[in-house]
Amino acid sequence: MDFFEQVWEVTKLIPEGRVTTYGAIAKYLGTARGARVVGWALNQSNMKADVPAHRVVNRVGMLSGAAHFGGEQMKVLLEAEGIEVKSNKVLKFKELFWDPVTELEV
DNA sequence: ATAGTGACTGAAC
DNA sequence: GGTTCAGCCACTA
Repeated sequence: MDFFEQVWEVTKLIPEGRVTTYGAIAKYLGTARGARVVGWALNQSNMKADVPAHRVVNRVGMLSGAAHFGGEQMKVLLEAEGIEVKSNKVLKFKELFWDPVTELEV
């Protein structure tokens, strides 16, 4: 299985209305420093409707992927799940943060 | 096999 | 405390 698919697996496990970070996913997969690769994987998942890439943001809760997601599309999807978004940033990010390492306990 | 790139992150100035 | 620099991993040319 490609590293990409592993990323998608975790991404698909993100509960509705919650968000996570590239670093968290990377850490969960073992490559804590491979956050960039995670983002890259999500880039490929962009065309996959099965993967909620819109729930993945950078470490500060900013929709860094919005630019590659199709503009406001990402923001709309998040708000549709009850996630408040302001200036491409997730409000209450700290509360909505979902860490696979903690939630899934490996 | 080497070099370059990218939705990031952490440390230094 | 905000901005800048360098390091990381996986993938493509």
